[in-house]
Amino acid sequence: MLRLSKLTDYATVILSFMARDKIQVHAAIEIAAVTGIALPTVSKILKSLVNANVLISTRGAKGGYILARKPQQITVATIISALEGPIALTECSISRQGCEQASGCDIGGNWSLINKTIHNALESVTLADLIRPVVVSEEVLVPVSSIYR
Amino acid sequence: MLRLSKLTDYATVILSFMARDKIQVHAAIEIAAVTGIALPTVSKILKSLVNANVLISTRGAKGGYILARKPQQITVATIISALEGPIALTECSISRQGCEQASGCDIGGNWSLINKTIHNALESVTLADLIRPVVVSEEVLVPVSSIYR
DNA sequence: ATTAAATAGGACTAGAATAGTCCTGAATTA
DNA sequence: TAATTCAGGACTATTCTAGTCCTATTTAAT
Repeated sequence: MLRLSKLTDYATVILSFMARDKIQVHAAIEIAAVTGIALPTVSKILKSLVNANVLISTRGAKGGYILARKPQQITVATIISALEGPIALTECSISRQGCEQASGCDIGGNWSLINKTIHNALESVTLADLIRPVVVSEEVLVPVSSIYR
Repeated sequence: MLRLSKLTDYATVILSFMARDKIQVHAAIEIAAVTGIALPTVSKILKSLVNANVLISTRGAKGGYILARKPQQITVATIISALEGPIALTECSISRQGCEQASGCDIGGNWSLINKTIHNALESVTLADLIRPVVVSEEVLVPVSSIYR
């Protein structure tokens, strides 16, 4: 099902809370309480987000986490890759090494186009968009086919 | 890394071979030999593709598999969902039940927009595109941001 | 200084999902 | 009737994910 890990899902929930809330600094334990996610898990996620420069941490009493950038500048692609590594659908899109599909596989290049497309889609949606109230317009279409034809 | 399963990857390799080859009917054992994928695994994949109406099978001696439609009419989205079920990034995009992120999660609607976008991207690329020689144009951009702004 | 609050980093475990195999049955051709 | 080939499902082993926990480090307050 082209799955995103649970942790990434949690991350968007956590970041949405942080972006919505007026208060700047949030301790891990506070975030755990608000979101209902267990503290150790929250900590783990927050650490990953710090490493990806999405959050800035402060240690010690009164410490905690704040957004490193404005919500408009934090993309969904960034969030995903913070928790799951590079966004790619297939192994060989990341590195060609180890792909031993000797004879059959000539489609690497095409996969990488699809990957770029999806990456770009995720890159164009930000945290600010995620916390925006949804106004659904059903007929939004993105013609990726133009890449090929 | 927003991963696609290995089996799905194999499926594209198998289908690419079948689409490229002039001969219509291919037995599982033959496909295994050409692609270098183990026979039981190939069989498993082919069965899934038959169930998804991507392939048609014929039993008995001289039996085998053929494409159910023209390569132009088989989308990447179809191939992926044949092997992995519905394309969605998060659980709650498939069903809202069981999402107990009581307080924190107000972003379901927005995720579903992203899902639609990606689904649409995958829907617009066909098997025919996959077997086409790649002509890379680096600056292809798909403005999903227009969905929100 | 000392204590309490908070993150950093990494090791570890249990459970779930995936990949892969195998077996038995059914259909078709020669 | 025998050989070939797919159908369906059970099964196993390995990998991955989610989640927990421990120790060290940093900072603020008293």
